[in-house]
Amino acid sequence: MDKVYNHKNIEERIYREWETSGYFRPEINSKGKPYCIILPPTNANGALHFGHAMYVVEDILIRFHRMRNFSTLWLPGTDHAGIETQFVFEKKLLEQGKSRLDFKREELYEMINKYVNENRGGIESQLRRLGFSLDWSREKYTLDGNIVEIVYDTFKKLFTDGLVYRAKRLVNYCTFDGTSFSDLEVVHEDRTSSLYYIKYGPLILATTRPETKFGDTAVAVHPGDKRYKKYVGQELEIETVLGKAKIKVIADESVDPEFGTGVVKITPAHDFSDFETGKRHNLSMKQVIGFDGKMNYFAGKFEGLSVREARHAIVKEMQAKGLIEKIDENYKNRVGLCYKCKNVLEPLPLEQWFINMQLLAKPAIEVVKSRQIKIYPKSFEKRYFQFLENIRDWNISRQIVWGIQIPAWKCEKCHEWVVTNGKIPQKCKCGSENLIRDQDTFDTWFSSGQWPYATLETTNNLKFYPADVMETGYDILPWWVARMVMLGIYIQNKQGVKEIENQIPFKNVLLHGLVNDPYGKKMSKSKGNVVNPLDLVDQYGADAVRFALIYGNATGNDQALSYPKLDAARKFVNKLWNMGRFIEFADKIIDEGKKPTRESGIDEWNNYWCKKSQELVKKVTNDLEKYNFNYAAEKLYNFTWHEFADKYIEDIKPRMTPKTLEAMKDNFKIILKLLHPFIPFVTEEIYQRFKFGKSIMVDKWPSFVKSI
RNA sequence: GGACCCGUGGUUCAGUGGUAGAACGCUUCAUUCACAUUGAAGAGGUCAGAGGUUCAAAUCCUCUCGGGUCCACCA
Repeated sequence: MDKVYNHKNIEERIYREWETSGYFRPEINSKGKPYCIILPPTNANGALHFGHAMYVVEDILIRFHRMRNFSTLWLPGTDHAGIETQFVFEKKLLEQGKSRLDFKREELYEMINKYVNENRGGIESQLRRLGFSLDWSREKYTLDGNIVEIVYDTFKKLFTDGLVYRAKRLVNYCTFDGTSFSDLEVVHEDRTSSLYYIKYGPLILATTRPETKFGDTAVAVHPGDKRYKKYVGQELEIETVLGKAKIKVIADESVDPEFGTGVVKITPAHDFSDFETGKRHNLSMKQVIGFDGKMNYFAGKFEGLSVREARHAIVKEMQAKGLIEKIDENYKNRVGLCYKCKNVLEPLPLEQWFINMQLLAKPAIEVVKSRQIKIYPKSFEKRYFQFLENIRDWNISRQIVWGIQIPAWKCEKCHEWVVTNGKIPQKCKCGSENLIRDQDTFDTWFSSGQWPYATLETTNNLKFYPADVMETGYDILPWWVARMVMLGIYIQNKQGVKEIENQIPFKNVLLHGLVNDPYGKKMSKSKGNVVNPLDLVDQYGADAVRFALIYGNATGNDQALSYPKLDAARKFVNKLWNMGRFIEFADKIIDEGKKPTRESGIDEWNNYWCKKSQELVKKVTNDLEKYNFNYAAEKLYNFTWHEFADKYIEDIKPRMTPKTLEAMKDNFKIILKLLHPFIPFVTEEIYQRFKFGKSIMVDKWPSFVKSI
């Protein structure tokens, strides 16, 4: 054995051996009880980051259960990541001086498809370098034909059940990316804006958006506001930049008499709360901003100006006409931004597909309340409930091409929608054959929200449903986890599965924290502080990186990337390696027939150490069963180094006999097995060198009832 | 507006009502030894602050201060 453990010579070879031996497949323990974790699908076009490295938690659980004879499946997959990927691709197009509008839908799709396929596979090999024992033979992709079929089918069922509906509603629309977003995808930011006090005939009202005034279909006051009582129900004639206009005054509870002047303009086509007010009062919608972000013909001479240009122009002209009372330039408000391009989102009225979430959310809340799904750490349950109890309908249409096109056709004759499970319909119910397919695609989360069922069904592994653990970053609890629970229960219910414990997609949710930079700041490309975990694997070895991420970090807590900790982990791996070297060396001492210098009390001493190992097995097993990975890692670290190496090995030197050495080898084997889920490579390498067995990863977990 | 997390030696963080812990750093010593990626010893903490519950609180409760996050969003 080399004096220093060199991961570079070892890790790649061992991983290849594992993979070619079929050890990652559940067939390795085919008679065992099923145990399953589904890897959160990785972005097909993405690169490895620390979010992926944290999946080491899953590998620990998987290896632990595999060694305990479970028929263990860890299923990998990739996600087409609709908006993310199209956004990246369009940036590339832009560099070439082109835009998505230069291509037909099919052309653009094919180009992105080609681009993604060229980049696919990268992340898979990176996950291999971390030692993840994923069953690659079952890998799935969200755009696999049979996955898409399931997604279509779910949509059709939701439509048939009346849970999916088409409605013209205000959506968060990015006029730069040309698509709408769900509420979750909106990033809110505090801004300082101008609040304009505008004259509307005899009234003065405050607004941040004077350019939408052409879309006003009423002004509103609070019903109890005495100042304006006499105007309610009247139609005012007002002076505007486009000449005289008439506008109705309504009373609505939603108006805050304390805000501004207590009068508010109602623009149902461009403001979420005005949209609601408009519905209550049957106001008409007048859209004055187009999907290109420019003013349309309702804006008269301002037509063609962008929102920002129009605001300046209109304010200037209103000031000239004396229509502005005053401007508060230090008004603090929050604006919704596109999470991709950070431009201000425009609320625009658009026909979209929505899922009615109320009915889906109810059982999803119940299963967590009744602890049929357990969330760790438990504090995240509150966030889960908060999200589901206040859930709004989910806009699942995206105006992009990269993704699963919605299987809905509109009849040009009767204007009804025909929804199929993917097949092109021959004709509408009314008999017309003039059907045009919706151009939109599904929100990526609609397909990934069906991932546990879809992957297990299409690989003929439904016996693993529900999965045992869903482990992911806490940041996507509402985006992904909650939606998987809702859709999972719905789908299984439709499949005729009666018991709720068999409908849920997984039994336990484990959430890990974020890995920040060494100063505790979030890693981001724009800050330039992103560290690639693979560079650390090169430098420290996969085992050390894995151990450093687990040791000293409580489940669900964020951690700062720590180089001292990585160093410590590497030293630990090296220490273990040298303990192996000592035992190899000890064999020679025995062979040379040297006599021990201390013989009294040797049996008691020997039994003491065997008992110590047994205690450790019990504790580590218990910690792993409770998902207390950091406790287990700390106990293993302390025992291995400060008990086994510092005391046991020092104490055996004068007591070296064939019997004590055999016992030490047994105890060392136990330590290796307990450490294997955490640091799989070095433990496997030592295990094989000592010919303890064919492979540690499929050998049995030590039992703690074994008598010495 | 609603909620969650964090605050513990110089630093990064564990801590499960019962004597304040680890790693790194620091100080001193050792070193023909499996390992200098080593060993032994040591210094260093009013556990953010205040109050409460308890025989006993870093831990449970309330409030305050500081840092961070999520959700909802009003002209």
